Amino acid sequence: MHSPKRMLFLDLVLSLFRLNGLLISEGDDMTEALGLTSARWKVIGVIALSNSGLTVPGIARVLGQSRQAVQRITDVMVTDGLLSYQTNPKHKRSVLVVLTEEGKTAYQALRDVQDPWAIRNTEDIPIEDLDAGLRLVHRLIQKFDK
Amino acid sequence: MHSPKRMLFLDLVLSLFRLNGLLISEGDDMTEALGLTSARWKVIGVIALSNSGLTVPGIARVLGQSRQAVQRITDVMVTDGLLSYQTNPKHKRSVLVVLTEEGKTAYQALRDVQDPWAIRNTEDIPIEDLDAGLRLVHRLIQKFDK
DNA sequence: TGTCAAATGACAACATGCTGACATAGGTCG
DNA sequence: CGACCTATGTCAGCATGTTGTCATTTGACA
Repeated sequence: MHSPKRMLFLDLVLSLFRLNGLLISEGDDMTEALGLTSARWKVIGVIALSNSGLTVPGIARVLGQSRQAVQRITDVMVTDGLLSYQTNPKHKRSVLVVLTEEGKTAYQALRDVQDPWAIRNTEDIPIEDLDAGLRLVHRLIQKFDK
Repeated sequence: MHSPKRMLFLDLVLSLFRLNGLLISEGDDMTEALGLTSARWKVIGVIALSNSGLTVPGIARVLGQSRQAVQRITDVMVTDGLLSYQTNPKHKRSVLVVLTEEGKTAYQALRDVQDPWAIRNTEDIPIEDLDAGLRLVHRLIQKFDK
């Protein structure tokens, strides 16, 4: 009836919801002084990891969000000077989103607070545990991502 | 510089964001026919697990959300007949939120789709992996939950 | 008992996300 | 070339979440 595996899994799912909220809260606190929010450093991070810029729907696919949600964020960030739109040789309408100098500075500042935070919070966790957890998460993502 | 542990952790965090979105999407698809949404089955689940009802701030604490967000959801769910407010002998203003008969029916229907889903998605995952993952998640929650 | 900090309800403003709908651009195939 | 499907931009409406503010209730403590 109440198989331990099922209970474990449901507990895991509920705990993941909780952890997700806590992580966003951590990130917001950490980047508050930089004028960033969770929605923004996610976008900055994705663009920084790409070499030649990404289109809005491309960013949305990486983040697993709707293109409309990403579009709104990038529009505001362009207004704020963190991003700029660049003509896309591959597509007449779908421009490339790139980091401005200000955006690159923000990314560096993000790294400067994020790295110590990551190190600080993994001090007492064996790397094998992190690796196993990551593999489980990837396995679940693959299962649910169609 | 780029310690493997730090990279592992940041990868884990980004993957958790992605997984969180996928899980909510899964849940929404699963409960669509029941007229529920992720915000609602989270609340129903929390109340169902408590014996004598919970206050709105109590639900918020369990879910790790603001009491205002929970208050709005419960207000709508009371209007829709899933929940009802009950006088709280312990507190003059802070009422208890309980499931109505309709709410209990909804919870049962939720269980009826959630259980097979949980079993289906853990078939090929060893219970030890789930357990280890859950322990890691709990460890991180404890670290970030002040 | 009286006082005061914490908890709660209520309301407002706002950020972030979703879906739907429609027009246009790109790409495939007869 | 023309027809058609897909991808994209754009706008709208809505759900969900946050923070801030203020009044009221609780509860702890001098």
